[in-house]
Amino acid sequence: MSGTTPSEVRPAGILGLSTFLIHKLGAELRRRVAEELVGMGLGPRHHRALLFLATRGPAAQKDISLATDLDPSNVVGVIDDLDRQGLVVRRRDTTDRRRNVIEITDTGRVVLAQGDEAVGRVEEAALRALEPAERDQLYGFLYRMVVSLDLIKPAPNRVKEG
Amino acid sequence: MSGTTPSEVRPAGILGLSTFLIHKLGAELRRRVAEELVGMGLGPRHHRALLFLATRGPAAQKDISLATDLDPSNVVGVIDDLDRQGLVVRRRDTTDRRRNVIEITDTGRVVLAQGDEAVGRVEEAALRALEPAERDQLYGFLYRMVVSLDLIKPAPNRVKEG
DNA sequence: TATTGTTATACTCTATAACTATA
DNA sequence: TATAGTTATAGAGTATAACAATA
Repeated sequence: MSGTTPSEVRPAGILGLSTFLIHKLGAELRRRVAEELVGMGLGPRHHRALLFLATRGPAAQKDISLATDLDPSNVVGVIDDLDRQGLVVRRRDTTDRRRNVIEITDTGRVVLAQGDEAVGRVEEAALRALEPAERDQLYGFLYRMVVSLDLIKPAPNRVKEG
Repeated sequence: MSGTTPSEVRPAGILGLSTFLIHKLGAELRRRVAEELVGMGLGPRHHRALLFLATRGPAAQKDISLATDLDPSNVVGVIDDLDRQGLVVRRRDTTDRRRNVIEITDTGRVVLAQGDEAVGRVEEAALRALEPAERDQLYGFLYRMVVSLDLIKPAPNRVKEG
């Protein structure tokens, strides 16, 4: 039960691959998140876009693409949907008229809060088997993996002074 | 740098969700595995099926479905492909003629070995950021999560006496 | 020339429903 | 009645290429 026992024995075959477990977890989590969000007219990708916009402020579609792991060609439709529901506003950047500036609305923030709760429930269910310290460890491992695979830039700007 | 520091600070927003990191990792790993396997005429699902058959021995399509996270309707095509390439043989179960018995061939084992190497390279790349002990910890966390979400039965039969 | 957004399109993976042949 | 496999189909999610407007 303790973390110091080296007796973590992996089953032979497919279940012994971390890759497979991540695949399986990813698929199940996506399924559950989608199920939780469907009631509020959102898909997982809409929630990701809203969350990004709420955290980072107004952003170009290119930025959304990079941050949310969405192809630029697919960002179009996601923002279309959110725009149609009044959850974001899309306007041309006055200084660079190639760009759209996307901004979350007050309604968008309300819906996002509901979405966050829904996603939080899924995350809580997924992490239920782990103690709080282990959850942080897991997050740290995942974060380092994602960084080492060059999937995100090493660190956001938030720095806590000394 | 050590594992005892509690200063694992999570960024606000989408990057703070383990759910998102798992999604991102899952997508990237699937992409890389697919890329590695394409040269040998396999997809990730074909590799999973072959690996399962090599580990468990001859099995019904239903078993493959349960073990590899494939819908039964999709197992059909995957086994079709493998059969066509001579990597498995499909024959009717003599005692229950509803069932197919799928068995990996010698050629299948050769191709599987190549596939395992390819997947191993991806797994190695993904885990490069973690020390060996941490890799085992990560695997343990993932395994417990998968079990707690009821995605697999708690333990295979391999038990080490004493 | 390069970049942002857009459109059309296609491919993979996943999921559902209806059917067949067996049990 | 229930189960194993099959077929057809539909829906996400993802990815590519070509284009218009703008830089």
